[in-house]
Amino acid sequence: MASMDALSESAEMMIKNINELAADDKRVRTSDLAAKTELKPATVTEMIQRLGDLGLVDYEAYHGVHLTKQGQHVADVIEHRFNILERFLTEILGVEGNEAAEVACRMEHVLTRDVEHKLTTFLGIDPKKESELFCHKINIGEETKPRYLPLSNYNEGNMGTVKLIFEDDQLSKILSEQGVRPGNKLMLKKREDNIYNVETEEGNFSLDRETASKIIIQN
Amino acid sequence: MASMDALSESAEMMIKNINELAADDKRVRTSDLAAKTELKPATVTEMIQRLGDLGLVDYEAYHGVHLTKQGQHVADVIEHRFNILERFLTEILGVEGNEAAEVACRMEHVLTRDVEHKLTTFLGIDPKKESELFCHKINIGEETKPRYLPLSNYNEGNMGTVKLIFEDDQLSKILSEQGVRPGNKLMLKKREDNIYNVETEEGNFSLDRETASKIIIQN
DNA sequence: TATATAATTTAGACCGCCCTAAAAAAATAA
DNA sequence: TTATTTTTTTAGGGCGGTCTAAATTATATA
Repeated sequence: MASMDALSESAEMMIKNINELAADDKRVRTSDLAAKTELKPATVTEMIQRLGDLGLVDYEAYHGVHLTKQGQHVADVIEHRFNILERFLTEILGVEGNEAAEVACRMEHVLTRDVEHKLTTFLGIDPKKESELFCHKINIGEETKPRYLPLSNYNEGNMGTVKLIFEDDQLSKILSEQGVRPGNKLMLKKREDNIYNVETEEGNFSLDRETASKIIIQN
Repeated sequence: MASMDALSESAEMMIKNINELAADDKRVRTSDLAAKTELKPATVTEMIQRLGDLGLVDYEAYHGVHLTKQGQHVADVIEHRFNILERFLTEILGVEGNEAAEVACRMEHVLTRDVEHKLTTFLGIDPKKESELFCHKINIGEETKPRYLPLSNYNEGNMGTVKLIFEDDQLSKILSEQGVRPGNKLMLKKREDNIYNVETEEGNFSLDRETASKIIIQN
């Protein structure tokens, strides 16, 4: 608990991987870590020795490694940060899964507790609830997930229900005729630069972003 | 343009700092860089020699350094990433200025172009417009800034105008009596865990987050 | 201009992270 | 159980990034 920070990205990644390989509390083998991290076994050995010196893992030569309480805590924090970052990237920004995972994996090491917390709240997850959990396995997936966003933030393929169109008498009327009115479903088919191609029950049409930003949708 | 990535955080920071110190195209002195980066002059010298080898700066021993076109490009990208990250952290998540800057400064090195682009769009900035700019000085501040967020995403001190309350017959009525109705101004006075303390013309009251997430406010 | 001062670079060292090759230990097979 | 194979570790090396101390070059002052 002394440092808590100051860990390098490499060190944190090693801890993360140890955690992920640690099935039912068994010690994790060097070779498995080497395979997972794509490092050479010798490198892994060095690394886990260093982590051992830091009190983050319990290392016994030739008999693998196992996270200490401290190390487990680091792993939990990183895992959680990864999860919320990945969710933010995919659900809010619409980044493609693979890339989202990669970027989240880089960003997870530079989040502060405060930012992590605020991002969690932003995602509609109650930070309180989490800490009650074992924290180890985070509630990814369902959970409270209120997603009210302007259409302009939607990504191709997203679908949702119109909740509101900010007042603009003429515009509202036109949109309404196209099937965009509160309560109706809508899908963003294509989004290119400034053009939002939308499908509703009434058919297809296009909007600019200015307009799209005035339509609030709920997933 | 060869690598473009693969630059270490340290190297990118050095480029960023060179750029920031480069007033009217003058060469930047080692000592100034040392002061700004809080590194020793010897370290700076080594670094800029490395950057010189990479073709990112034009280095002349004893006579300072100056970004090449390639280096300038790197600097511009990083600066832009920093700006949008900082804006996201402060405007959307409500992270305090200092911390936001620090975190943005760490994150700027791990963003991909795609994520950068998507985040830019999310902030309501037209990515097309930017590239038209000299790119060097990014349009931070005004610009299109549509901020429709649920009250639950607001931070203490934020003020805005209620735009919508998602249907919930009983709730709507209650809120309306408290002054929370479309068109009315409202300020989030305090936000603690799940409790949102709101001030309207009608007075003060508290909400839980679930409810707050149903109230969409426009800044 | 000569000299003192300030800025810069070079030299040499350390650590983290990564590697290969060789040695040692453990696991498996005979 | 002994020998062979596999796993792991140790030894030693390289690079990036950082430092301090010493040498060098530029600048300012007398």
